[in-house]
Amino acid sequence: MSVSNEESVEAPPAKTSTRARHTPDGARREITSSAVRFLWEHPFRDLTISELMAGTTLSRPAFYQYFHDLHELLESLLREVEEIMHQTANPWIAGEGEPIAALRESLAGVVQTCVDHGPIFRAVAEAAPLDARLETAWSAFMGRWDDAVSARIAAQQAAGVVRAFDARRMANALNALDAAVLLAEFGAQPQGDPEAVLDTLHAIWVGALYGCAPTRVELPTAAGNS
Amino acid sequence: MSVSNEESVEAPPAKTSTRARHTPDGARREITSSAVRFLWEHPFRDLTISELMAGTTLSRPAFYQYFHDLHELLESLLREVEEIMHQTANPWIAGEGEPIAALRESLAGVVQTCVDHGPIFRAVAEAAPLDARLETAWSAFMGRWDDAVSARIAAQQAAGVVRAFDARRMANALNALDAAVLLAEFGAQPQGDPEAVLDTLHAIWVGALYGCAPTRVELPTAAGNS
DNA sequence: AGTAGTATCTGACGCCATGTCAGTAAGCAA
DNA sequence: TTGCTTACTGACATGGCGTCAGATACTACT
Repeated sequence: MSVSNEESVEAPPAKTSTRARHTPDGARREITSSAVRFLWEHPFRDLTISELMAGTTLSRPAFYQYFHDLHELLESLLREVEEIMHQTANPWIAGEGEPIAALRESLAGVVQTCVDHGPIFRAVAEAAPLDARLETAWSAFMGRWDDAVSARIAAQQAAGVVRAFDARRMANALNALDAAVLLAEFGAQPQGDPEAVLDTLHAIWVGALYGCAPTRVELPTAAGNS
Repeated sequence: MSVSNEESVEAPPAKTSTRARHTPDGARREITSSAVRFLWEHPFRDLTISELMAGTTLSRPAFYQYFHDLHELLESLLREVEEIMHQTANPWIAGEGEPIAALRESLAGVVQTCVDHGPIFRAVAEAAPLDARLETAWSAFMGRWDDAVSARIAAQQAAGVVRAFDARRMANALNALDAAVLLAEFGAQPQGDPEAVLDTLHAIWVGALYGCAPTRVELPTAAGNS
């Protein structure tokens, strides 16, 4: 194992050294990508720090130099994917174009983010009840969606497009719906059918907000295409 | 401690005995009620077998005589409350009376069950990802709701009352919605406002299924009251 | 009453994952 | 080369879990 017999390659000197040394950023990245790789294949409950670090060039204790525990690692992963998801969900949130079509676009973006990073969200959601700090982070994450969605709802209520009800509660419920369905469908392999899921979610949102089948709604100011 | 000095009371002989003895059923009940008591006050993550058994007259190892582990205990609690919830949800599921009113009644029953036993459901939902067996039980529990609801949806689609869409997917999504919202609102103290939650859920179900505000729908065969 | 038999119960053990720490080794600067 | 900083690791202590052999309560039979 600890061989150092002549390497024919011209690789950097004696690579089989007992110790590797990393830059802090490099090490962090190596650890997080080991985690992500693992979570695509196994549920969070099977992730131990030993397992995790076995997927890196570092030893187990090195983990604690970069993260306080597994939950903090998940928190950091969540921050990364939240960024992405918020961008893809922009159209309806920003109030661009015809509402029902824009809503579909936004939901499609959220669905796609889950197709790409579902296991991360799933791990966070599953681990959140186990750790007060991560639980707070997850609540805050969902809360920001509630903020964005309820603001949009309130605006469209003011415009008379959306029925009257408690906008905040409705936003909270619809977001919880999305989270539950998306985690179930895309949180682990094999993933579900994105189109079918999108259809279902869209139908519910439209029914709840606009009170009609998912076709089209007349906006006071907007001019729809087709 | 192991005194046997004369007791002045006429209580059953030498009650300070080191050991108590129970009937299997009595012991099980003592354990489960200790668990329920605990879960009303603390999250599942803080429940250890030591803590649990400290709330009984038994010692820690005795736990294993009645349950394989905490997850199996939760599974047994789930079975008990499922019974109750199914009964209270009967009206709409059974297709009695005017659909939208019946739906509200059923949802109200489900809400009430969560008001009464929320922490149990919450604990099960939180613990399910940690144990394959409990996860199966939880999925099966939700699956039975999906069965019942999608059957009802399909029946009303056939009657032309409900729009056309994938009934199974819709049932699954709506049930997931209920679970997420109800666990968040009633899974821990302080609990939320049952009426407000009911309004929100009802509005979403009605919007999704009947495509209208939560008032009333005309049934081909039914004669509504009032 | 005494005694054998059975079922319940518990102290004490081994196991495993976590988190910590003192000590070691890699890279850098003078 | 020397010495310093920083990354890293082997080894340890802790705590919950699950098990088991032995101890104890209760029952039934003589």
